[in-house]
Amino acid sequence: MDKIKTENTETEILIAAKEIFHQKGMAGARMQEIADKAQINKALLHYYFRSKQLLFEAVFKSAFSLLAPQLQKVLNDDSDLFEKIKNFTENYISFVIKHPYIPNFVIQELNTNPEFVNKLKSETNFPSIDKFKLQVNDAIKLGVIRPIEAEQLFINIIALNIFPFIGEPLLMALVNVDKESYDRLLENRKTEVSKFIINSIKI
Amino acid sequence: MDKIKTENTETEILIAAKEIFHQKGMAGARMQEIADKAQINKALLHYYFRSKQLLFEAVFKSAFSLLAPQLQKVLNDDSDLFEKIKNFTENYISFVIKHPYIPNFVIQELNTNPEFVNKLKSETNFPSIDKFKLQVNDAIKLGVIRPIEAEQLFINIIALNIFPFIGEPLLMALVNVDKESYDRLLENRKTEVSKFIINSIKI
DNA sequence: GTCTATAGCCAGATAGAC
DNA sequence: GTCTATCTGGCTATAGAC
Repeated sequence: MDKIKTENTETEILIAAKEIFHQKGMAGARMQEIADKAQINKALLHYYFRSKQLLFEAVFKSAFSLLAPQLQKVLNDDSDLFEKIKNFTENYISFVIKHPYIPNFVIQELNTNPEFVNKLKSETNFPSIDKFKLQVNDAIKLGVIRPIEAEQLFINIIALNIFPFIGEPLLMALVNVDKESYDRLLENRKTEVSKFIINSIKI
Repeated sequence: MDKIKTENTETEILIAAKEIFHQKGMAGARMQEIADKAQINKALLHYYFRSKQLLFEAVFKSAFSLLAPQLQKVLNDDSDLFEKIKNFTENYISFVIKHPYIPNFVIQELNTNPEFVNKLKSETNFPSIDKFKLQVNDAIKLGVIRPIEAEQLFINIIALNIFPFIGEPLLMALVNVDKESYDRLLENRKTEVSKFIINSIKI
């Protein structure tokens, strides 16, 4: 059956491409390496995706479509603010332990190619901060949390959760621990980060 | 005078190379582009630095030697813990506003090449966390701050300060503001971040 | 759909004149 | 020290057989 064979090959290519692009980025990746990893030849890559650029975009969109729902959880979930921070922190860290290269990949490629954001905004379900803003401002009015700009709080939540993965090699060296101990630190952050945030804003 | 001319050219090359490498990374940078920016030809790049790799390493070490003293300020400064957090936050954000590409560059290249850390540890004055750890543990014993692992606190401080610059394109899109407003947010973080941290740990 | 072979280009590096 | 010209290798992409 041709159909099945096609789908398999295409999937194999995407799996291999993800791995290489996530590790080396657009500029550092080689089509040959992707072909080797997918156990096919270079010509097939072009047969299925036409160019390196298009293959890259497929991988990028796929990575972003995994990351976006994670961010949605802070921004558009209905739960109470403290619950939300707790859940997000725990879920997000589990998510990244499972897909370690995604956040760095997305952020890195957006840095070299900031116009890509526009494509994402129009073509994907791009998260919006509006609801989170209302929620934070309500909590401030109700005297549940100290005054803080919703944007700053959001940046803080994201920073505390994402950065330890992006900065891993640097942080590991600075904190002076091996990979195993660092992983234990990250595991602890599933609860430590939300405590840290809530301690800071709770009245 | 040959000597002076040499030093000028070498400096020009380094300035140009920094700009290109910081923006595009090792894999994305082109020797031709560096030569153009330095207003010389490719051959001279090789005359002074022998290879792209060596030129890159010169740029990388120079970037790290600017970043390291900033980190030293959290780790090895003699001031009181709260003062230290305040000063670091304010200084660090000013530093990055001045050298916007450095943290991302260092972190990114360490990610693609984690063994580089060893070179840095042996060849540069690499910051150590030991003193900071003692200071945090003392503050906990004295009842000045809530119990927290020094490593986690350190990671939090670095994350809150560095990430907003590394994740700028993504955060700008999520927070849904233009560059000008985002810069205002960053400027406010000079004081907001230390308040956020101190609120969280202070008893 | 999948392969081998190769076109065509571009990048890093060097030779050699000045 | 600085330049032009060129080598050499590697990379994306395509042609064409099966």
